[in-house]
Amino acid sequence: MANNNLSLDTAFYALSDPTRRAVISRLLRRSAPVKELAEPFKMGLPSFLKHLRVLEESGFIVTEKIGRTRTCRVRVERLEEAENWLSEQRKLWQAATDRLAHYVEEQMPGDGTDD
Amino acid sequence: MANNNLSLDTAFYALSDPTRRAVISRLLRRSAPVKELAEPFKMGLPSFLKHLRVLEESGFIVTEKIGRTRTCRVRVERLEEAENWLSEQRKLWQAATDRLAHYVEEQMPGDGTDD
DNA sequence: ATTATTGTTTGCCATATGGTGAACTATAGA
DNA sequence: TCTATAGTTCACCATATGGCAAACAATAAT
Repeated sequence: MANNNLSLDTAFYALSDPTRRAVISRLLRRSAPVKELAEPFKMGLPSFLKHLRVLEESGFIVTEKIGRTRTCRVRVERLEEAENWLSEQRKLWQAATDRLAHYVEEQMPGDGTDD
Repeated sequence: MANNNLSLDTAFYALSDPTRRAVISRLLRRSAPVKELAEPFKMGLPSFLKHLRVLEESGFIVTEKIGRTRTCRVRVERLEEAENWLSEQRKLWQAATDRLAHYVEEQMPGDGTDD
């Protein structure tokens, strides 16, 4: 229903950072606590937490704190939403391309090798 | 070969803005000059040009100036690159899901309806 | 030759982003 | 209880972003 656009804004924005993409990749293989997730990166925990929050607010991950560790897991649906926008755009383009092909075919039945 | 990561950074970043996504959508139907592209938006031309530059530098559009008008067209390859990253991630996830399914199946041959 | 149109450049501004270190909380372990 | 661990919060900073108005091309159009 609601503001799907906003959701796309935050989704693509979240994906625009290599740290955040790496976290998603990592979590797709297996859920993990914050510290383990943060290890591969040379930034401090507070910075890393900001990235996690971006991922969570954009809906890419969900977290749950048990005891003193917070476990993160990915929400694949969000990946699919972003993917869907892109594939829909491609459909638009394909439709336009088909129209163009039709047009070209009608205009020049002989040869189309011109640039 | 080269820095595909940087390219993903800029690609997703470019897609994170509604104005820029709208421009891409528009251009997928038909190429257009700057002024025509800018019309639907209430911002000034200079601001709009910044968006166009982001789109051009991220490889989503190509522009050519003829006379006093600059025509913009979309580069679909870039859309596909972004889409590919997402679909590859989904493959990772699917592989992990399959492994989990295997595991569950081996552990409980009776019923798998548990969460 | 004027004038209108189309785009571009230049400063400027408020806010967001991504990082830091340091202090703090809360749980687990010895 | 004391201490180490895992995460969180806070104040701060430099830079990037996205908008603006205004001045400036450069090319049509009259």
